[in-house]
Formats: sequence, C-alpha cells, structure tokens
Amino acid sequence: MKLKEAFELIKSNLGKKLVIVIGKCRVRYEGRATSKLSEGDRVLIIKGDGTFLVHQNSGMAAINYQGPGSVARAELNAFLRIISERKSKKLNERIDVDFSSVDFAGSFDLIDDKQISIYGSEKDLSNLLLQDLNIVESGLVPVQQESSFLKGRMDIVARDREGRLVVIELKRRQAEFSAVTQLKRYVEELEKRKNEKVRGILCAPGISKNALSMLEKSGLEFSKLDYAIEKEVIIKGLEKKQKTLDFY
Amino acid sequence: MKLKEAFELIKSNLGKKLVIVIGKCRVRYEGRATSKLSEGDRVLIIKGDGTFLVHQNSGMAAINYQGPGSVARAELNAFLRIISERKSKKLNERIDVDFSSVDFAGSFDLIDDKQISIYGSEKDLSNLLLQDLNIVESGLVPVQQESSFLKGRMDIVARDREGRLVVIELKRRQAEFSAVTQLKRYVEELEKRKNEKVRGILCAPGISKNALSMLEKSGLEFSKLDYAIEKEVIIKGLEKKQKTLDFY
DNA sequence: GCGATCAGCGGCACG
DNA sequence: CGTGCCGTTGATCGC
Repeated sequence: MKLKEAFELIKSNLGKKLVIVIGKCRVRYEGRATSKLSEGDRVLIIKGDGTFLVHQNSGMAAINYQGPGSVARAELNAFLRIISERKSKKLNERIDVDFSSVDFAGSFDLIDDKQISIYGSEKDLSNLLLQDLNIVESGLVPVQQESSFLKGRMDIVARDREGRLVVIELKRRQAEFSAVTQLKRYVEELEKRKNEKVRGILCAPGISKNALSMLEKSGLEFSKLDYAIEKEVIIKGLEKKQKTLDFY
Repeated sequence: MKLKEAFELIKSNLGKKLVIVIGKCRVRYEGRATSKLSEGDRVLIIKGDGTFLVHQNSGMAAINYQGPGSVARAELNAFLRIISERKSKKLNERIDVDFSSVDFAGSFDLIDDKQISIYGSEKDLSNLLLQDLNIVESGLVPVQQESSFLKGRMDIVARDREGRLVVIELKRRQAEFSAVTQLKRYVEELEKRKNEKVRGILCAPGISKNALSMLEKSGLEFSKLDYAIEKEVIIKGLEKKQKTLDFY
C-alpha cells in the first residue's frame, strides 16, 4: 500500500472512526518519560476517543501509548508520520510514529455502547462476606462497610463476639507488605478515633512469609479466604455459595 | 465479509501470524473473575505469542484480554467463535468471543526484534541523584543503591554530614500513603539492623496533604524533587543536568 | 478536581 | 519459583 494512499485514508478519518495502520515504523515518545523504538513492524490503533496504541507482535501492553483525549494528526513527507499529542497544564506528551512502509491501513465505524460487567472483584467478595462474617470468624457482626475517613477506606468493620471492633482488609490475591501496612494504618486510625482497642484481620487467599511475620509482630491476624469463581462464586470456608446464574 | 471466509483465514494463521478481526461480537471471560460483554463492534487482536486482546472503541486498556502463552482456536457455527485458553496448575482461564458479523479479518507477518529504550524511570532518577546527593541535602554521601533485604528494597542509603544513616525513597510522581509506609518500614528495619538512629527522606515531585501529615508524625522528612524530562533530564534543585543526547 | 485504592493489574529484577 | 514493587501504570469511586 502506498504511503500517500494510507495518508489520505488516515487524514480523512482521524477523530471520526477507529483507524488502524500496520507497517514498518519507528516510534518516539516524549512526556512523563522519553522513549525510542527503532524500525520494525507494528500495529497502530487510534480510537474514536483519541486513545493511541502502538503494539508489537508480542506482549500484552502497548509498547507506546497515549490515553483518551489525545489528538492525532498525520503528515506526509519521506515518511508517513502520525503524531499524537496530549497537552495539560502540567505536562505535554507526544508520540511520533514514522512509517516507512504500510502493509495495511483502514478505518472502522464501531458502534458499541455496551459496558462490561465483571463479577469477582474485591467488592463482590466483600459483599459476599458481609452476608455472613462467620466465614471469617464465628460471632462477627458487621458494623459498616467501606467506611471512609481521611486516612483511607476500610473494607469491612465489624464487632466480634466480645464486642471488640474489628477491621477486615480483604485481598483477592496473595497479600504482601502493602496489605499489612494498610491494615495497620486503619487499625491505628480507628483506635485513635474510637479510643478503644481494635483488632485487624487480613483476609486473603494467601500471604507471603515476610508479610505474615510483620503482620503477627504488629498484633494483627490473618484469615485464609478460600474462594473460587466459576459459574458460581464459592467461598469454601463454610460452603458459602452465591449463585451467579442470574449473572448470565 | 463472510463468517466462513474469516474463519478460514483465522484458522490457517492462528499461532503463526498476528491476526486481527473486527466486527460485531459478544465476549465472555471466566478465570480469576467472570465477565460478560454483550454485542457490539470491537477489535480483536491475537499476537504471535498468544496474547489475546479485545478492544472497544474507547479507553486504553483492552476490555478483555489474555496474556502471552495463551492458545487460541476458532469454531464456526451460527457464530464465528474464537476461544483463547490459558491453563496453569492453579488456574484455568478462558475467553469466548462470538462474532455475528465480521467487517474485517486479516493476518500479518510482523518482523520486529527491536526493543524499546525508555529514559526517565525511577531508576534513572536514582542514578542521577546518586551522582550528587547534595541535591537532596547538602552533605549527603551515598552508601548504597537498591539494597535489598527481607523487608523490601531501599532506593538509596546515605549518610548525612553528621554521620547519621539516611534512607531515601524516591517517587517519580505524587507520593501517597503507600510511599510513606514503605519508607517507614525501611527506616525501622535499618534501625533494628544497625542499632542506630536512621533518618528517612521521601523524595518526590509532590506529596498529598494526608501523606505529608502522616510522614511528619512518623518523624520522616519530605524533599521536593523538581525534575523535568525533555531532551535532557533536568533536576532543577541544583541545576543538575544529564544530557541524554547520546540516548538518541 | 484531588485523593486513595483496586486491577482478571502486567512486568521486571532479585532472592 | 516466590516476592516485592514499579508503571509514561490505567480505571474507578468518593469527597
């Protein structure tokens, strides 16, 4: 495909349709960082909202990118240059893609107002647990959920069978140091606010050895959260199930 | 484009070339979570390494995805169904994309062995700072960089003009709670190890009000890092520059 | 708008 | 392989 042909197609569709260009190109980026990528075959996608993505033939992430709101334009000289700029008060960012040859260029009018629905997020697990905190510890009664204060946002607050306040921090994957310090912060803040002793329970499918050590040294507790997400979400601790058939 | 035509093209190129399919489809995902996305126009990209990306016409991130090593296959019935599976000991994941119509399907042999070079990462700033820690505070002398211990990895360790140990945690953007707790953890661990008082300096372009409050309450310090990355990296504190012309 | 946190985070580097 | 953590993180939700 001729560069000029690609240029015309891109020029007349940028900002309207989704544009795809595939070919041999170099890429430069300047903004929050600086990058260069010498010549090779890549896929360039420019979305209707300005999103600008340069993909190589491997890896999940775009090798160079610019978010929604960016403005793209094309220039034709020795190369077909496609530029994406994003300007804000604090920062200007720019990507230059120089195509020396184009294998394919096309534009597509994508009609799509649908939003994805995801089930199995931390919030979903939290809601499920809230229905029966006995899964975490017998006798726990929820006090409030996601209570926000200036120091952050707690997942679950409850009282144990002896009436003590308990903060529960939920993680959907292996817990690390950050989860421990996060929980510690909430516990300390809540103790100060309520002026009473507060327990902290980290509830996750696993925890690293060092994080566990730090957790215990801080007087906090770990509760293994055994869950599976298939056609239904199953928290194995107490055979707790929530059918998600209606989800489909 | 006929579904059968697209099917044949995809079938004969999956696992070899990069495949792109654009059309009206539904998407389901089951694995670490569960998701569904009802019918709309999307772009599907399957890379040579198995990476599987479903993009809508807006937003940077793929709405559904599967990483390298996934295996894709196609089936033709009432729909053109493209399936990507990723199996591991701990988890099986699967995406189903059902196309009811296809606007475009193509395969591309992308030759690209080039790697991106990026300048301006936290590590780069760290290296730059290490050349003259006076930028952070007059009299600082580096002891070590990126020293790992069981509790994490410290960016920079130095001694101040009075011989006290100083841990410097560097952030390339606005610092938050996590940066403070991270630094606090390092300082406490180093104090225990060395059995001496250790200072902690959080070095970032900015810090949130609450994080600063927590920092100060913890006896730690903040040092504003005024840097810009253009054709050269400039740390404004002491007019410290590093030319990066050779980077191009 | 800032701020705090989640994410199906991904990816990397080091033990 | 686990682990800690950075990322041009992005995306979301609350204030």
